[in-house]
Amino acid sequence: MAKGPNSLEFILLGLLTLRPSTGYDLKKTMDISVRYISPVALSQIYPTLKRMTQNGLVTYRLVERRGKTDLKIYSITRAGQELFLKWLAEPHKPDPYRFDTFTLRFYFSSLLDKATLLNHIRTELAFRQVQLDIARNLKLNDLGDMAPIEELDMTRTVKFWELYHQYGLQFMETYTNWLKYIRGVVEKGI
Amino acid sequence: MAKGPNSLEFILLGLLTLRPSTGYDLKKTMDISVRYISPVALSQIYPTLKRMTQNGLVTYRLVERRGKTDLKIYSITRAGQELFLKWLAEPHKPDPYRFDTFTLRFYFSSLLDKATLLNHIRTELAFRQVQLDIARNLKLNDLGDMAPIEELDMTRTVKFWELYHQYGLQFMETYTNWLKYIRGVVEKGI
DNA sequence: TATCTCATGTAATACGTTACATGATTGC
DNA sequence: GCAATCATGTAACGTATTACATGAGATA
Repeated sequence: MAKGPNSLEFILLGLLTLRPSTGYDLKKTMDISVRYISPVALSQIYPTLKRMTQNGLVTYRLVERRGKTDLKIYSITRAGQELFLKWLAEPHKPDPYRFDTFTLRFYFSSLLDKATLLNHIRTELAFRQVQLDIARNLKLNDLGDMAPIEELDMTRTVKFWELYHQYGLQFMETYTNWLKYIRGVVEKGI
Repeated sequence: MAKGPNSLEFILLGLLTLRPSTGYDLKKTMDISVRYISPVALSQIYPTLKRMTQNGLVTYRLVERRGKTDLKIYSITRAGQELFLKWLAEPHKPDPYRFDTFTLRFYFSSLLDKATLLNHIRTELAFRQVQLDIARNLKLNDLGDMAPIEELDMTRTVKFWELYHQYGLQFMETYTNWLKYIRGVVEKGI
């Protein structure tokens, strides 16, 4: 998703595929689902929807309410729909530094056929397994060899770094295990 | 770390506490340690070091080399050192959306006394346990109740959301388990 | 000969957060 | 009466990424 729409636009298109909503509603939905860990700000949603409207990916209709602010009910356009489904299906390119390019796609994968989805999962899994191997073989001790300032106990410092490194490894392991799990689920037919 | 220096400045100060280095070296060190999963760009390091120099947190001395670009060997100033140690020790405030405000601090915690460090770990752990409970009780089915467009199989869609949700939960579990683990290690004496 | 590593940076752009601004309704 | 929720947004700022620019020495 390097070029063109960013991940928020992707989420918005995905959610608007399911049902028309206001910006406010979209945020609420995200808060309890896709973005429940890291909520998005409304002040980011509104300009994004505006830009997407200008780009013809979404439209809205105004609903007047006595005394209150008008509602803007957004829905996805045919162009937006096509773009979204194209992204969903297009060959997956794992991003070394981020998992969410995959997980986000997976989130909306009920719109995808089984074969394409399995390809995505396998591509991502293969990549993460290689990455995990590399991380496992990272020699932290090399760092301990660097000359530090005199007063410092470098052996002890490196112990902290190792614990930190374990944290990173455990994350990657958790992720690859989850990938294997969903691969199984999808293979059996979801 | 909302105000003042951001996490990159924090890392830079931490690494420069250990030994003077060039911007290039700092990147290399980060690549195989603190930032091995998500490398930082050199084009971000150089301006950051420049800004930190202006703010009196670091200084550099030039080392000329025949034909090649001059080296800028950065080291931390007394002011930078004080600021860094103050941050390390100051009461930990968990950030709901990011783990790295804690993990980064932990990375440099060999410079911290046991009692303060244990406080940090316990604060973070308590917070994450509450957060994990909330996430576990999130009712995804509520989402399934929303009226989708007609053609959509909402039951199937929700299954994907549940799998996605499991991914988030597993991350949080892995993290809290790691926190318990390091708490044990630190309690026993590292 | 060509690519990689070393070593420095700037400029433009994209992305995200915080603060600010407004105002009605609902629940405690 | 006060806070939270609903509902819209703008402006300023901070952070991060990508592209651009330069050039030597080492390695394949």
